[in-house]
Amino acid sequence: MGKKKETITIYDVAREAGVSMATVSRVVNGNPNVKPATRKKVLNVIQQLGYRPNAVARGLASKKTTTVGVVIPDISNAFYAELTRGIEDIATMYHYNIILSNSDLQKEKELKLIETLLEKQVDGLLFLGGELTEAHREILSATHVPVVLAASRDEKKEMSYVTIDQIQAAKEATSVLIHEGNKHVALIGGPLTDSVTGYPRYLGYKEALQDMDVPFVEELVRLGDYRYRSGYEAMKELLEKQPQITAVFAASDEMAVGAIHAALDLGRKVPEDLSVIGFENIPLASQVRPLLSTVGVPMYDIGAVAMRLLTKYMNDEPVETGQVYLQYNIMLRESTRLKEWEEEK
Amino acid sequence: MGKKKETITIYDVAREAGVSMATVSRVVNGNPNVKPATRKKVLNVIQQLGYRPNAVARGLASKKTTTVGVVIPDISNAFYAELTRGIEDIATMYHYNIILSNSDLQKEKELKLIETLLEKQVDGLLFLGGELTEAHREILSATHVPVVLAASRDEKKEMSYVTIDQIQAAKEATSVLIHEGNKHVALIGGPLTDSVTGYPRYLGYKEALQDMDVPFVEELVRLGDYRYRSGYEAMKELLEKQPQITAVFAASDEMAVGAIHAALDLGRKVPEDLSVIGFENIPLASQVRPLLSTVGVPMYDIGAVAMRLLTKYMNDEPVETGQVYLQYNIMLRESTRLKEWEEEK
DNA sequence: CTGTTAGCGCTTTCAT
DNA sequence: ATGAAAGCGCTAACAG
Repeated sequence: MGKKKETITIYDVAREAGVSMATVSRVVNGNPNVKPATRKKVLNVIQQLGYRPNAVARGLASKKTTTVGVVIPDISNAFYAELTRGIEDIATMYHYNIILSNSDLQKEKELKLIETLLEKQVDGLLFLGGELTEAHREILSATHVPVVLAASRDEKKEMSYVTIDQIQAAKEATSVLIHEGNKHVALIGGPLTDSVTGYPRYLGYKEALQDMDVPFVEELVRLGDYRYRSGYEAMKELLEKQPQITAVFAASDEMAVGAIHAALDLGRKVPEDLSVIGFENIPLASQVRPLLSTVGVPMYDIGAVAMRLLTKYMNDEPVETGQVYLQYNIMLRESTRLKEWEEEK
Repeated sequence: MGKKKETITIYDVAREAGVSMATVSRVVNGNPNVKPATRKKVLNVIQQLGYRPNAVARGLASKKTTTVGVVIPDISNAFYAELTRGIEDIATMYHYNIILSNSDLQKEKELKLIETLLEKQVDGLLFLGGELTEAHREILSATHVPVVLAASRDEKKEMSYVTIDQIQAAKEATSVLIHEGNKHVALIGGPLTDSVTGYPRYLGYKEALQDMDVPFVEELVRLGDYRYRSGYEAMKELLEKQPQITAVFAASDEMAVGAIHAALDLGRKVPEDLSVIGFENIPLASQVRPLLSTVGVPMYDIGAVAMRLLTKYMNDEPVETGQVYLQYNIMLRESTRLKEWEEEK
């Protein structure tokens, strides 16, 4: 039995069903302008022939691919993985597929990925992570493809984004520590060059101290890379050189947990001798002992909302505002002494 | 300044450069059969006009999309996230993009995703997770698109896959516990209906007991869903009803850590009173205290090797074998007493 | 080394 | 309600 043809097309279906390609196209796309009887006949032939629409051809003809590009720093990072889940769920809901690519936060790579995604004619673009360089703005604003940033913001407010108020969140987290009565609150932050996460959380920390008349001490600040190891090292150094500290705000859960373990290794009790609060609320936070107090960031929702916003742009639906701030949530568990917290203002 | 045209095509470049479309196509695709001078001229025009190749059109004409579909259970799961990273890195290396979709291990959803991916004309398919139903085999074997399974296997050996020897790995993990002298070794397994992970690890556990003449006791087996919570619950119940146990093999790191915490809560010391070994070696394993001993699964490599294998199929390169088993690695840390382990045979 | 000419499989007016 | 025909933007023979 020699197979007739490799691929069976809309034309084959049309011929076999005794109708035109246009009609087949209509039934495939659910166009109501088809007589029920005809529709049924066509559907039958499609079934028989095992016809599968070619989305690439459709994309070329219709100029819509129903796929969106997602540029993400690192999918193996729990924070971004959860965010991506939110994106994908909503994408599926609206019948979009996502092309995912890791940028490792490298500007050149990001640019290249965006370029490739655009060549692939994605209907929209979700950009997560780092800040935008001029080159980013250029390429992004030159295209007509809608873009929304997730877990990031655009100081120039030229782009749409969905995120949380990093400064305010960091400020509250630090306030918790001060409210517990700690006079020497350390910070294990992210790189200050990271304007999306590192710097704002540093700012929030400082603002909290200032607001509550606690002197800011340069030596109580250590910077890591958000990873467990760096939190561990930072805490160790802090405890050796600044033994007076009784609390620490870490800019990520991983660093917070690393810090706790360093403290434990040096004989400190958490939270009795040292209060620790993290940031993100990734699963790890509730899978360690003591349970980590942290700033709950709605990762899934950020992804979901960003994707939803993108679908609106793609469908030319009206959008109230392109800059959305989601609510974060101070979660007091076992690594801090305070057990209740009034949302600020 | 009114913009001339929405999209500038290869034709525009050709006209502007005074050559034919074919020539432009050649320089865009790096075809060597172009006189340097011509190439330069064309490149210039491309630059000037800001021409961006349309990958969809190219895909339709060439019947290659340079994108592969990836069906994954859940990207927010650390194990799969890491695996996906391996896939994506290699994909990028070979200039492929990946369309990622979550299946949540639901058969119907998997089928639908595969169908969609095929419509989108992916050049290859990576399928992770569950086992294959007849429907899966049907659709998969009907297409000419190469498929490789990752972190899964095909009992019928009809498909290509890359994974580890689950039974052997589970057997070794259990052996470690027995070698420590434990007489009552419990198992916190995955669903026995899960033929890819749950059942084989259960088998390995049983085989180890049998090989070392330790009686298999039904009551020492509890099943969870691989998540932290279920490990915690299982351990709690185990300790209450079977207080004689001094060791437990958990089929996932999350369950293992949950188990440790349950033990701690019930006043047991790990590993002094209770040895615990997990499976996977996700980051969590080295971010908790005590550090978790576990079966190290080369997640990244499984993804990378699977993707590499797929590229070979896509390029019609010869492939030695489509069934590859990667090495796992018993990692003894702090949740077990034994500190050295000779690789079996 | 370069140009011509068919399509790739489908959507989309425009008629009818 | 249905068909005819013109592309969508590019690749791939085939000539020369």
